[in-house]
Amino acid sequence: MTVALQKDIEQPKTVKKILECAERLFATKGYDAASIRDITNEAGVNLASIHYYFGSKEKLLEELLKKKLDWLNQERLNALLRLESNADGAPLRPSLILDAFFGTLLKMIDDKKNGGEMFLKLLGRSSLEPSNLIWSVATNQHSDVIKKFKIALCKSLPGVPETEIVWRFHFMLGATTFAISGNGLPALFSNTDIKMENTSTSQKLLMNRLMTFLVGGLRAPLSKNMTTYESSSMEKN
Amino acid sequence: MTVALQKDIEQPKTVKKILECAERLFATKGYDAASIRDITNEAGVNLASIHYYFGSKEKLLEELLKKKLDWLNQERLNALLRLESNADGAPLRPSLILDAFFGTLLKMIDDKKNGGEMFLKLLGRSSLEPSNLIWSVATNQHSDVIKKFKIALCKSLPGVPETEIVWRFHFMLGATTFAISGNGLPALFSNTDIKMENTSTSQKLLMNRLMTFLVGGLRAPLSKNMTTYESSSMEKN
DNA sequence: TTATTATTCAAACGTTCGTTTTAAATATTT
DNA sequence: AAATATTTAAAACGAACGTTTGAATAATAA
Repeated sequence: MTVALQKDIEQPKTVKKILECAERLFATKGYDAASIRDITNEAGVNLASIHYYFGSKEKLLEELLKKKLDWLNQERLNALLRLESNADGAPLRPSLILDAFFGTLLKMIDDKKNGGEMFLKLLGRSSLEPSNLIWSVATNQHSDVIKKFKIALCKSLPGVPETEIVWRFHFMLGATTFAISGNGLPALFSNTDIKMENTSTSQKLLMNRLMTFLVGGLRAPLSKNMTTYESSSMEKN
Repeated sequence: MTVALQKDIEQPKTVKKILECAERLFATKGYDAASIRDITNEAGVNLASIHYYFGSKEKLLEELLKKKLDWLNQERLNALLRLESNADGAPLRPSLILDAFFGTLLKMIDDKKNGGEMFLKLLGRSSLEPSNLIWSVATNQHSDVIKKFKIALCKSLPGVPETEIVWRFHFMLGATTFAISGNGLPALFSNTDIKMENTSTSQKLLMNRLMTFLVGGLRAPLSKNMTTYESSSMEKN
């Protein structure tokens, strides 16, 4: 929950208000549809302040994503290191690794104080947007963290080729993204009472469901085609 | 040139050209960023023709999605009915059901002729967009098809509660969406040669990987929390 | 043919967008 | 207290957007 007792009275309130509103509006309306007039109006600041503090609308989004992703991936790394220091070099159970990576992400939903839920929606949406800003940020700033998780997974699943793990990592990201931005299919079955509520209990339930699914997919036995492909693609590596 | 050997001279060429270009541009640039001037320029038609034939930009997108989704879900339904008629009332193996649903979708990648790949990208992007147009179309037009798949899955997995299956369905959609619009994580590991190519062999590989993952997630054993939740939520149903 | 309808076209409309500019107000330094 | 820098405020800019209009053209029907 990151508390808030520390003196974050450092930077001008204007910047903070812009960041908060931008995060919410980008998440709810999308980057294009959220105009800087929307943002500055809701924030109660001047129209020009976005350009004054951030340079441009796109830079604002970038700074927003960087800031949150920095924090998120640091948390993930901490969680992984904690696990590894407790394991004494032994491979970790896959579910623990997934919990460190995806669980850390999902826990942000409960962080209302810092707009965690909004950030997750923004994250999900940005993942599939053409600009690909998320991936460029991730590539430039956080590839080391992701690589550490990849290595941990490889150690944890010695029978599964690395290529396969990377793909399954990707699939898990997709499932998680949908779980977060989940206005999709479950709402389609309105007769059964599945609608997601933001109570912390239902959050825990969602996380439980998702984790079970992810572990099942990650540990799925390889089909023959995969192993043959893997050995044939080894010529490249 | 779009060839023209078959007699697709049914509807005005203008409409067809608009649909093709709109699909590609919506998919590559996103709905907001793809202007009707972009579309009509690339299509070589007049700016006003979109409003003449479709009424508005949004109606164009809606018609586009409806048309393709109608076709897709009809194919899915056919595949499912084919399976069921071969099974004589016995429950189907989960992998077969998933193949009918997600496999039918993934096979569209190879349909270059009808811009299948572009449609899949558009589909993926639209799934997380705020407008939620995809889900409203699915709810209004195709909920019966999805329901049939849900029922088939429930029959196929008698030990898993319906609520759980719906959620896993949703997770599978997410994984599939990322698999399709896959400019994400795999590209992050540029050292290993994972980049997705559009050869039909790599498509088959992707489908194989994804299917293995989906089946693994779908068949994951329930955790205790889920069963307890399920029985407690039964009071509502 | 002419009359009628359907389609195409160029031009413009009104809005909204991100951005810039200019000046006033506030804070900081000298 | 004066001078300088920083922050806020208001207004305007040019560009791009979706949309509309009205006339020109093509196609069809009588």
